[in-house]
Amino acid sequence: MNHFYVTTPIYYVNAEPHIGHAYTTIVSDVLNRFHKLLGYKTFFLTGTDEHGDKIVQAAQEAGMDPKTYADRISGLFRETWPKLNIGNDYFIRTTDPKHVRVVQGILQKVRDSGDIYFSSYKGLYCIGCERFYTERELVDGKCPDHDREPVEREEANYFFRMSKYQGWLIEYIESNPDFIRPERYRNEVLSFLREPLEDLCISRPRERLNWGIPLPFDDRYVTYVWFDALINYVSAIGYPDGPLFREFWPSAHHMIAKDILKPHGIYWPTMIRAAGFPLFRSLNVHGYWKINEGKMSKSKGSVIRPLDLVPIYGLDAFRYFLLREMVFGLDANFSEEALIQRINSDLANDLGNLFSRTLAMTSKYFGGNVPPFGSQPDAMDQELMGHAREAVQTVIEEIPKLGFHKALISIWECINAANKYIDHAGPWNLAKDPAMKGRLQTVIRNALEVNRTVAVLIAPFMPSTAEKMLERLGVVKPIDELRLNEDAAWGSLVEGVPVNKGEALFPRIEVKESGKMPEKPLGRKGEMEREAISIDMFQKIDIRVGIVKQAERIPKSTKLLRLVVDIGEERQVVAGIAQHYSPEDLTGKQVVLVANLQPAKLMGVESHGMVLAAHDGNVLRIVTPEQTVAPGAKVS
RNA sequence: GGCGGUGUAGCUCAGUCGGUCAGAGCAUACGGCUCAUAUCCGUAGUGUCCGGGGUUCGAAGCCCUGCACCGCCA
Repeated sequence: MNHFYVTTPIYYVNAEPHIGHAYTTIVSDVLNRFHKLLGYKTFFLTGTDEHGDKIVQAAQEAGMDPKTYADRISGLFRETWPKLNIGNDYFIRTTDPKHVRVVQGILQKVRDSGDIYFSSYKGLYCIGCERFYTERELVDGKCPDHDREPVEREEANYFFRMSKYQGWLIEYIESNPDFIRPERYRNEVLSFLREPLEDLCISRPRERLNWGIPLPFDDRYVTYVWFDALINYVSAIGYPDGPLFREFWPSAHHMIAKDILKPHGIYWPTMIRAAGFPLFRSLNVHGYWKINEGKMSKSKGSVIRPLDLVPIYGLDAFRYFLLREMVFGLDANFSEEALIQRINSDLANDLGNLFSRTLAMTSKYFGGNVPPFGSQPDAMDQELMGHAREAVQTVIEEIPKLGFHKALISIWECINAANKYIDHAGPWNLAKDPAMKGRLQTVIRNALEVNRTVAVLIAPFMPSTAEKMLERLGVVKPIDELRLNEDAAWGSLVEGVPVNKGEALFPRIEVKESGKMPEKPLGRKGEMEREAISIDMFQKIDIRVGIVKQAERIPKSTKLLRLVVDIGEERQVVAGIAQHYSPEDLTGKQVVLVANLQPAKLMGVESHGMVLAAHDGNVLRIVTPEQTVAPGAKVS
């Protein structure tokens, strides 16, 4: 049996999940589901990367210890994937004891073989970057990324003899064109390798960083985050001798975004080589999503995060958009307008309407049961089957080459052909002539068949739509058991089985004419324009009563207080009320809090909510319940 | 500073070895159908293929150069 192992990067827990994470993970999910459809035995891994300086810093700013902080953000990722219908088999964390043991095992092995050595050096170090800089790399004496002055630091550390493997790596990449793809990134790695490769510093002294995996041969040091993180791809599946490792590692495919090309294209292969096990099969690199803030999000007055659109427009529409719009490897644009455009034209008009009209006619002419083929296929029928075969073929060819958009284009060519077929065959005319009953049966049956083929083909991209379509077509197979060669084949529907039209698959999204939107004069003051909102919109705001547990001034800020509020759980909140309330006034007081506001950082302190207060000229008064209620009580 | 990429219809982009390659989808206009989510089908446009040179019988494609944007490296 063929195997397929796909990984996303393990996401660094210093930021919440965003569209970039979502894309990498969805693309991996599509590959995983596609290979299942081909009958492969698959394994799909994702997870979180939790060690390092930046996590310690982020945790401090949030007022937590690193583990608690990592638990929280890791939890956010873990909760996000089911919402995107991600079928990962495992979720690894670099704080898992099993992972820690594997990292230490590999370190020891590479140390024993002589590829890790101890050395001391002096340099300029930027805390933000967790790295040393040479003088010429600095801009005005400051770190180019963080705009702050690096500190001079002398350090003894352990180094991985990466340079030793440079020649080997160049040769491997050159003789394996599919190892790093698309080609532009392969070229990028090769061009980087034209310069001498330096050894990689793989340790950090404990006195400066304690949040990491201790070196097995020197516990004064912890492991550099990349050396730790990359190993997740094998620790998760039981390296060195677990059955999953033996079974799946030879078919490993890594999916990443272009920002982490170097660690994956250079560090990781050389680490594997030094540790003495075989390389993964391919490294697949995609581009960035550029967020275009169109009219819609601007007019609503707030920045819309793409993931917030998922519950509004539907998950499958979102998944379709991401895969249809981005050419794998290149950057792409994301906008709400473009998403709506795709939904209305591709999903509602083309696919949704095809499905709808097919089932409506099945119901109207055959009482809702799958008719038999009532006549020999003619040229028109043959042509339609040809389009379906073509789509199946293209999907099979393109998905392994990462041509997701091409696969979708070919499926949509088939959908368009099906709409044309129905128009040309004109079932509504055939139905008027009893002599044409056989032909009518064939036409409707063919229309049903093509819908089924399409449903199977879109299953990796839009699993729940595929499921819905198949169920309504009377196909009883669970989606994970579908097989392309059987279930996409023409004629596999069962005669006489009842079908069920159901609701529209993708309702059209009506957009207000942008010209009709009142132009808001920008930059004028004193506007009291207030848009009416629906009860639904109001109910999205989670307002809670809480009790202030702690309050303190934020250093160097005149307005801000840091509060810890108990709303059933403890929340750190930053409130701009220091000019009106002193910390002592507040502790023990009940306040009203918007609990589901996006977290924000104010003066370096993270705020998870907003305390409500009334302003009246120069007076500011916090809002409080008229009598004491339980912390966490909902306000509505 | 070095290396590389991109610049094609209003928008998003295809264009394999230089020879019907000036294209697709969306948007627009007109026509047809009525089973369907006012959907579908058909027809019609519009382009200094970033600017300027050059090679060639012939260039969007090759070479040189300029501009714009982007990436990697230093």
